[in-house]
Amino acid sequence: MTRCGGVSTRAYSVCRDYDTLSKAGKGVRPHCFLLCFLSSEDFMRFSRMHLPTLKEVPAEAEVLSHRLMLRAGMIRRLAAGIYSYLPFGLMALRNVEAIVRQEMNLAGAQEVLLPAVQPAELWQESERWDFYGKELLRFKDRHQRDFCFGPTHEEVITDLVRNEVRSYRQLPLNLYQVQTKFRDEIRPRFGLMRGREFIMKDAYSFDVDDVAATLSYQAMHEAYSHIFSRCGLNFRAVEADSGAIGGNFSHEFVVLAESGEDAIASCTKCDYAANVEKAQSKFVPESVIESEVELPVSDAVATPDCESIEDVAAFFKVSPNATIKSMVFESDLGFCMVVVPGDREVNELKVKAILGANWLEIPPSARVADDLGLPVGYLGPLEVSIPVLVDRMVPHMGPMICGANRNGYHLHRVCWGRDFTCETVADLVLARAGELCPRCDGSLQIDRGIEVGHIFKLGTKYSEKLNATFLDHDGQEKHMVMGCYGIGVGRTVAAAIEQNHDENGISFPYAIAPFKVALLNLDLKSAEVTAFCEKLYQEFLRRNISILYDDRNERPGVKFKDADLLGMPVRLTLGRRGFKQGIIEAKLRNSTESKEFPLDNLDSLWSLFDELETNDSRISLK
RNA sequence: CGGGAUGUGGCUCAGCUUGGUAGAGCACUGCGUUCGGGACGCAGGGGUCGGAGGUUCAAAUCCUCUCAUCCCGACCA
Repeated sequence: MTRCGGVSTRAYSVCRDYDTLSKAGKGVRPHCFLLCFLSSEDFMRFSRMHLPTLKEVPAEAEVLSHRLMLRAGMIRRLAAGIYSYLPFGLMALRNVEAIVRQEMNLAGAQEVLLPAVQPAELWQESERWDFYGKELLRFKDRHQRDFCFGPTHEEVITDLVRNEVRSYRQLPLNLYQVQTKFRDEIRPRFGLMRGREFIMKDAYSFDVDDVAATLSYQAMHEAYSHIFSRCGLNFRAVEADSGAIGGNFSHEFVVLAESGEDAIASCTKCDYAANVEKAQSKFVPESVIESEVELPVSDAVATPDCESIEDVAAFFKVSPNATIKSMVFESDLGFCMVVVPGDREVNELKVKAILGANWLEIPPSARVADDLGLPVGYLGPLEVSIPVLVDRMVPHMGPMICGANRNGYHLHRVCWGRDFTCETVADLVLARAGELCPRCDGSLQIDRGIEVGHIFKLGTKYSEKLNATFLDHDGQEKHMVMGCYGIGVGRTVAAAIEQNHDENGISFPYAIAPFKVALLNLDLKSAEVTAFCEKLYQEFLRRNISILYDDRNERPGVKFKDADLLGMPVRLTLGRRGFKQGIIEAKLRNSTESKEFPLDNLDSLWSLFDELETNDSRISLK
C-alpha cells in the first residue's frame, strides 16, 4: 500500500470509527487525509455513493456533454450558468486538476491561492473597472466600498508581486492557482461549457525582458500541450485574439468538437492554425471584366423590401458576390462604414485592429438613421460623410450593386476608383474554408472546437499600469514583462465528454475517469460470487486503482446501463454463470469486444491495468 | 439587450382551447415473484399547479403584472 504512508487499507477500514481508533491508543488521531481515505472504501460501492443517475434527460439540457453530465450525476444546476459538482463530477474535475498541477509544477510554476473578492481600487488602477463592462460582477460591502468578484486575477497577482519582488535575482517567477471565477456572461449556456461561475487554473509569469518572457510563454505552451494530451483530448493550439485580457500575442488550445462555440482555421499543408477571428488568408486578385466598366453608374433603382443581400441579389438576378455589403459600425473613435463583398462576413476584430479602437459595435438602426441620416438596409459607400473602410477584395470586383443611401433604392454598375474610393483598403472579412494559407500554398479548412486553454503574452501592460518594477543587474529600474495562462478546468471535463461518448453514455479517457473500472456483481444472492467480488474490490483498493463496485440490489440490465452511462474505461462483470466456469468478463468501454480472465489467476488482468495506466487510454484487449 | 418558448410531486410530461374533486410514467417506501442489457404484481407516501394581483359562486385553466429557465441573434448590406 503506497497511499497511506505504508499503512494498509485493510488496517484502516476495520477501524472505521473514532472510537475504535482512539481505543487503539498510541495517540492515533484520524487526521483529514486518512479520514478521506477511510470513507473512500465505502463510497466506491455504488450502494453507498451519492451517484444519482437519470434515465431521462432534464429539460434544461440541449448539448450532449451537458445532458450526459446531468444524467451521470456529475453536476446539478443552481441558477443560470451556476452549477454544483456532485461526487462523481468532482472526481473528474480533481483528476484534471491533478494533471494540471503536475504539469504546471514541472514547468516551474508555483501554486498560490488568491482572493476571489477584489477591491475596486485595483481595477481602477489598471483602468479595467470601466473597461471590463457588465461581465464584471460588482457589489458593495457594508461600508459602501466597491468590490468585484474576480473574473481573472492580473490585478491581484501584479499587486502581490510588485510588493514582494525588487530584484532581477527574484525573476523569473510564475505563480498559478486553481480557483472559482465569476464572469457575468450575457448568455450562459451548455452547462459547464459557458457558465458564469467556473473553475479556472490561471497562471501569471513575470520576467526581466521580452526574451525571457518568450521563454516563459513557450514553457507554458509546452505544458498545456502535455496537459491536454494527457487528458486524452484531440486538440489544436491556434493563434488567437487577446480580447479583454490585453497583450499582443496569444494562443488558444481548442478541443475539436462539432458543438464547439469557436471556429478555427487551419492549413491542410503546414502547421498554421488560427481562430477564424484572427485567421489571415492569402489574396490573389482576379481581373476586372473590362467591357462593362465602360457603362456609367445607374440611377437609383427602386428595390422595395430588398433589405438583405439575398433579396437584392435575387432582385437584380445576380449572385451575392456581385453586390457589396455596407455596414455602419460605431467605436470609441466615432462612426465608420465597412464595405465587403456581399457574400462575405465582416470580421469585427480585424476592423477594430485597423481602426485602433478600444471597442466596436453595431449601433441600432435607429441611431444610424437619426444621427447619420442613413437608411439601414440601403447603405452604400457613395457620398457618405463618415470614414469608409473597404475590404481588399472590393477594388477587384468590377461593376457592383450597392445601396443608394435612400430608403428602397439601390445602385448598380458601381465601380471602384471611378464611383467611390477610400484611404483604407485592408483584409476585413472572416476567413473561409478553401482560401489560401497565408504561410504556404496549402488551403484553409474550418473546424469547430471548444476553447479549453488560452495563453497570452501581456508585455508590460499591467506592470506599467500598476507600476510593478524591479532593479535590473545594471541598476536600472524596469517594468516586469508578464504573461498569463488560463485553463477552464470544468470546461475541459465537458470537452472530454463532448469528444468521448456514444449513444449509451460517456466513455472517459483513462486519465480523467473518476473510476478506472466498474465491477458489476450480477448475483448478490450468491454468497460465493459476492465473496469473490468483495475480495477483488479490496484488491483494487490495495492496488490503488479507483473502482466503482456495483453492489446494488438491482437487475443486471440496470447495472449495465449505468456502467455505460458513467463511462468507466473498463467493465468487469461477474455472475453465477461466469463463476461456475471460473471466469470473469472484462470489456473496454470504447470497444465492443470482451475478454475473459480466469478467476484463479488474474495476473493478465493486472497487466492490462498497468498498460492502461501507462498508455492512459486507447488500447485493445488483444 | 432584442426575439421565441417553457414553468404542474425528485425526473419526463398530460390536463388549459370549452373554469367545476389535480393526473400518468419513471423514481421513492413495504410485501411477494423475478434476476447476464433500464422486470412484474399488490399496497403506500409525496404537489402552495413559479409568484402576486384581478375576474368569477368557483381558477392549474381566463386577464394583468412579475420572477425564473431554455433556445436563437449580437450581420443593417
